[in-house]
Amino acid sequence: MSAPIGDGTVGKALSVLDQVAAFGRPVRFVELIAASPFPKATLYRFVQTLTNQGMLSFDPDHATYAPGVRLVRLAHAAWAQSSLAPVARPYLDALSESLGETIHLAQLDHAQVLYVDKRSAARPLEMFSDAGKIGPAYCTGVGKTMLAFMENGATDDIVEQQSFHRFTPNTLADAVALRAELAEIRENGYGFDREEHEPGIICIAVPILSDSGRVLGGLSVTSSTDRTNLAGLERLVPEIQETAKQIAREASAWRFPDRVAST
Amino acid sequence: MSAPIGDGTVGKALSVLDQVAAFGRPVRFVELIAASPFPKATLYRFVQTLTNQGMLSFDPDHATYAPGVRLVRLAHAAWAQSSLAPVARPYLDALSESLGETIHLAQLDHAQVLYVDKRSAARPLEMFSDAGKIGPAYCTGVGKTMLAFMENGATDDIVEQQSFHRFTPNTLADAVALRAELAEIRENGYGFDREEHEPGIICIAVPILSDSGRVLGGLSVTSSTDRTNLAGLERLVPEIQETAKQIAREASAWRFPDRVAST
DNA sequence: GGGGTAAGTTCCAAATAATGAAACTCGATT
DNA sequence: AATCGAGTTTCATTATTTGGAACTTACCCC
Repeated sequence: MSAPIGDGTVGKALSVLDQVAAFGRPVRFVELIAASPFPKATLYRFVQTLTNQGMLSFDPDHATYAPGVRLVRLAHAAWAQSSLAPVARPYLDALSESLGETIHLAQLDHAQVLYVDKRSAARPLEMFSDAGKIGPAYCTGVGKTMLAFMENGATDDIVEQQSFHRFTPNTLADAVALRAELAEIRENGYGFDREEHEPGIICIAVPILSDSGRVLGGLSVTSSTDRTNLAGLERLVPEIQETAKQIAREASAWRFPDRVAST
Repeated sequence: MSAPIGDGTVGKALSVLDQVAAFGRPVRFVELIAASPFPKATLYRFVQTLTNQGMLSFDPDHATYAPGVRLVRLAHAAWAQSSLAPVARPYLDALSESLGETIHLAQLDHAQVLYVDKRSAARPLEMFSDAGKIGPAYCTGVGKTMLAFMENGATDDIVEQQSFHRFTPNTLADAVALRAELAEIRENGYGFDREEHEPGIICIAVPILSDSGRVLGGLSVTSSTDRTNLAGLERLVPEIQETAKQIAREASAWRFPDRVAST
């Protein structure tokens, strides 16, 4: 689903973890077997190991497996010490207040967009139910924009992996259309979502780039065709880009605390 | 640290993941070596594999490793499909509103308390910076209360693993004191934190128990000695226990969606 | 209550992958 | 130019994983 299985035993075990997560509900051993490339005994041992390790949790009342609590602890660490998300927090608050629109902060998880933080104009923010969500890279503003600014080889690999499901009439249909769009985004410095994922929903996104030009993540402002249009969003570009630049500066500055003084 | 290493290659790799998370900041390869039981080449391959898999992320600018974004995605799944956290949400909201105090929802992650949700009376709630936090089991209200209601064997295992650091004069000093306290909690049906973790901070906690008597988690109300005292908290017991019971009922009801109709 | 079916678990020889000492590369310092 | 230390690769040895098949429940239907 995400990482190519491989990487020996560890990779295989982690693919099982993904599989369980993908079900979206507690799942029985038989169901896993049915959808797994591994023979029964092998899968059984993986599930045992992962459960032992707290990466899966087993509910003895229903005889089902679900992703385990240890993941929540690890994700807390991941979120807290990624250079991007904690640093971006106050900037998202400010931008959200200033614009009154929904803000997303995203990173790439293999070929998918992963939202790591969000400010919703309307509703109060929701915990894990928001952060951790994933979306397709080829038809979201942040996804396309992050792709556009990656090194060429990396972009190509990811473009290959997209599956191009047509969500709306505006969804880009294939790799050719996507590549053209990426070229345009690279030129402009920002990208749109022109109701490509959901009718009526539009968005504008800018990349967050490190000093060395690496893509750290993406920042987007989402709105609806009821409230504004693409030109309206485009007017926000300077402010959004400025915020992205500030986040990038602070995230890059993150020098890792003092290496022990050299001998 | 958390899961006993063992469980073959997968367990070892996951212990490396824990190690990186434990640093609390991006970490260099040498630093990991220094604190790792594995020889250089072995650790190197683990780190490679985990990075490939997105469980670790490598920052080429600083040559450091940190827990990876894939964890955030998996944790989202873990949180969303655990029977406890999503079901408890509205109840926590209601309890928080009714009491005007800080509420914690916790589960056990091996021998530690893991907070999976929180309602803060004062500040607006914070994303991953709150959920995913861990604390010691032997000197928090939820920790002791969950321990008190586990099967005896399981309780003993966990009691053995506590390290009994003395945070305050009231911190329970050893396994004997803890066992006595657990017996009392089991009798009462609820447990206190009598400034055992932090001076001035008190709390009352009840277990969330499944139909079959299994500990699903713990629910606590935290306050300070400025605002109330143990007797004051004790008066809240009926309301808290009622909430715990409702959460338990709904979480247990979670029958996993229709197995395919039998032949 | 008996017989059947399917889920879940254990076994073990063959196949495969992990191991780690040592040698090597590459950059940065002196 | 020489040195040092971080990071990376190699390869014969060793230990683990593998998976077909047999086994043991648990449940359902008649």
